[in-house]
Amino acid sequence: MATAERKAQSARVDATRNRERIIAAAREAFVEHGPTVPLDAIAHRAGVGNATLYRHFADRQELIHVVASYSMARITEQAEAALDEEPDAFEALRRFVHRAADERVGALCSLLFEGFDKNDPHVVDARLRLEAAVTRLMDNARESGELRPDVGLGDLMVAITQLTRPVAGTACAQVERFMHRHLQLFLDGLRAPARSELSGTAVTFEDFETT
Amino acid sequence: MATAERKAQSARVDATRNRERIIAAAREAFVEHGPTVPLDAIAHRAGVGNATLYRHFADRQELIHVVASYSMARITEQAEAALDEEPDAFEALRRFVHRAADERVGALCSLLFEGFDKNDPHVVDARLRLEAAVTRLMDNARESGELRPDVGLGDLMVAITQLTRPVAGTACAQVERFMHRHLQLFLDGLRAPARSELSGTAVTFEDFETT
Amino acid sequence: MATAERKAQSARVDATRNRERIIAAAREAFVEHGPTVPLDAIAHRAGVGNATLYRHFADRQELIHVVASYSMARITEQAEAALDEEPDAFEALRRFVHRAADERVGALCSLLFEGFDKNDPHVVDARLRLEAAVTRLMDNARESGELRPDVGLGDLMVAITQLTRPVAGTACAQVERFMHRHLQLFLDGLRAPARSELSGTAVTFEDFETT
Amino acid sequence: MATAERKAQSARVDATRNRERIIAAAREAFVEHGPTVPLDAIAHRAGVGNATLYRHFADRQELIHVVASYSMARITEQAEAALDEEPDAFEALRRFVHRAADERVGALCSLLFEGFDKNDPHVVDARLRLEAAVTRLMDNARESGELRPDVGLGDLMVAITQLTRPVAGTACAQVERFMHRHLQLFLDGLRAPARSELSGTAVTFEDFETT
DNA sequence: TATGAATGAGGATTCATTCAT
DNA sequence: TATGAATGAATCCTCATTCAT
Repeated sequence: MATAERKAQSARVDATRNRERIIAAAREAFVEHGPTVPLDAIAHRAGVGNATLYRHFADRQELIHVVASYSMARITEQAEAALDEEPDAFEALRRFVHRAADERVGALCSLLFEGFDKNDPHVVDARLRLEAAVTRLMDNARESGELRPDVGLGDLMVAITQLTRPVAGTACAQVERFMHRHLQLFLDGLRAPARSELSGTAVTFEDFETT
Repeated sequence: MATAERKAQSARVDATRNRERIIAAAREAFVEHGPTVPLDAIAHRAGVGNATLYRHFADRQELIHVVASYSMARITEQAEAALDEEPDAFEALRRFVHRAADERVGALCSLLFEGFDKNDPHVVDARLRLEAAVTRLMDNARESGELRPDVGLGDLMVAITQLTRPVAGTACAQVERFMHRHLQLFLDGLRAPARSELSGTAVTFEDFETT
Repeated sequence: MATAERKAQSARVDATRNRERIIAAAREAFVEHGPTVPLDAIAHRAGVGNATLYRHFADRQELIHVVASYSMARITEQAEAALDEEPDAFEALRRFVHRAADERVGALCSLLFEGFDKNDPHVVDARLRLEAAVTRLMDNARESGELRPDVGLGDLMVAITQLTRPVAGTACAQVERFMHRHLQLFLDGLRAPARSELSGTAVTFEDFETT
Repeated sequence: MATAERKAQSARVDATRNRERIIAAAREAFVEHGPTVPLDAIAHRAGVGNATLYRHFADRQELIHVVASYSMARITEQAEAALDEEPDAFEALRRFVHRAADERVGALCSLLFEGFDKNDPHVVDARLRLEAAVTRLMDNARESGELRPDVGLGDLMVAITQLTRPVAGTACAQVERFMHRHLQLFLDGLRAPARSELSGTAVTFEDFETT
């Protein structure tokens, strides 16, 4: 019986490894080539047959869903860690922004939104957690007087998303040279006192979500 | 014969009008649906047959090339107009940035780079003109002490590109609500005195071009 | 202009010929191999590329729809001709049954029902016409005392359908050797006076339709 | 060792049960969805893994073979029972026809023929037995003057097959409402005296087999 | 032996591009 | 020249069958 269990287990171990390889390959492929990269290419990169990919993920949607969920969870962890570990409020915000960038959230946010089931309870939960953490980061920084008051959660999230996306027509590595500089410049623009008046109104997370 | 000539003439006029319709349709379609939008869809939007599109543009590359060149020219004009008309150096820069955004340069820059023949003399010319104008805008602002000295031309161009791209999974109109706010925040971050130290080195236009 | 028109026309003539070739090929292929025959095979049999088939018919449904509609119209014509031309009531019915068989209605009825848009007005019309004609054929025969009274329209239609379907695993030609014999035996069973009592109730056209 | 033996035994018992479950599931699935139903679906319906199905049956052919053989044996039993138990000759024939229908022979005859190894000795035996029994049923009825003399064994078998097949595009249950009525009408047509002249010649079992 | 997983081949469909009128 | 139509290559996805545990 122990043998049988081990057998069952090891079959599962193999499959699990494949699953993770596929997710990793998909993540890279999505970051490099966008959300329409051929699934066969992902399968190939993962070193499995194309049908294996379909065994694990019914369709592109499902794969995107999983990859994006992973990313979102990692970002949320970064936000929570920054809250916990960083005494200075603006520094915590800054740290979160740069760490989120390292997660390639920009590249993956396209996935987060393209054909994401926004009513899936897991997704809703993940969003609420992320929203809560980043809201606290911003509230803290605003209260400490370091963050200009006329910016909202959505402003930050959109800017992170946009500034960390692969530069069009550019090899992937390239964007990493730039994005931290540009996020830093953006963060400098976020600092109080505001150096200009902004058009429109602060973008909230709802705006962001419902885009 | 006079009739034949007139016919030929009017045919040429028609052809020109078709060409421009196609370019306009392509511009809109690229902005709305990205650089992979079906060419048939562009032809349809332009109100011509698909083969007519191919008569004017050998392939997608060529169409992209032309559309992107148009855009680049318009942006260059904006930069030059800002130089000419705006006495305050930083204000000129600011004006250029927002006007470039209105040209949807972000959406179109994906085109600018995807399979662009960078050695085409016309392209080289256009680039040099754009580079010259924006360099002067930045130099002026730097000299007037309003622009932090640690940023380069490429920093600005990449940020404009990224912040004005359509937000992933978002209806096109949505991005216009955001982009001017975010560009403004970025501009605030560009102002002297610098509020932080930037990682890496200033991104030059060469970096930008060779990406 | 005459030339232009002829050109346009002849382009259309070509396309029309292709369309008809595809329909004919589809008809044969459906009869021989059933409704799941590969569309590529139909295209090949029609002597056109696979995409040409898709230009004419958006998907399998549409092709089936057209082929089945053709068939139904032909059968209806047969029913109406039998009504018009055959003085003897049962003979008219008999003639209709055998002619419908020659249309391979059995083979094609699978198509008539598999994924047929029953609410399409054209389909509704065609059905009503067919129903009306066959109802009159049966009413006439019942009134003349030649048709047993305990059978309905649906009984006849289902039996025609079933007895003219390709015999499973059989080359197509084979069924034609049998079907007229078996339809004739069935017709003999339909004659008054009834030689037995039937279970259930007469199958109406509604039963047939809503199956 | 006794334990090992018991294990082996129970393994064999399990295997036999699995085999039978698969056959039953296959029978249902074939009747409901036709001979191309995915084998995985059959395995799932049988509650076994797909590979278990392949352990028992090398491929679809073999499974079809077995299922069809089962069916044929049951029909043969029905024919023999009718011969033994029914004193009236035509009533015996009638009883056989309706019982064969209940075996869903129509649905399964598609299997009987599609890729059946007709030279397999078991198949030959089964056929000979079935042929003998039904021939006697028909001979008896012909001799008693109740069956028209111009019909052959194959006429009957084909008609049973066709009239009991699932009506195209119809839920399975539906056909059972019809088939007994239509078989009865057909049987009425078979009764002597013949009410019409049949085209062609009586279909023999050989015709049927070699189709 | 039984199983879940892996795989490749095949069919449906789309789209860039070419052809014929 | 402008056009509708034709085409083949590429992609998604399914399924029969094999493999490894």
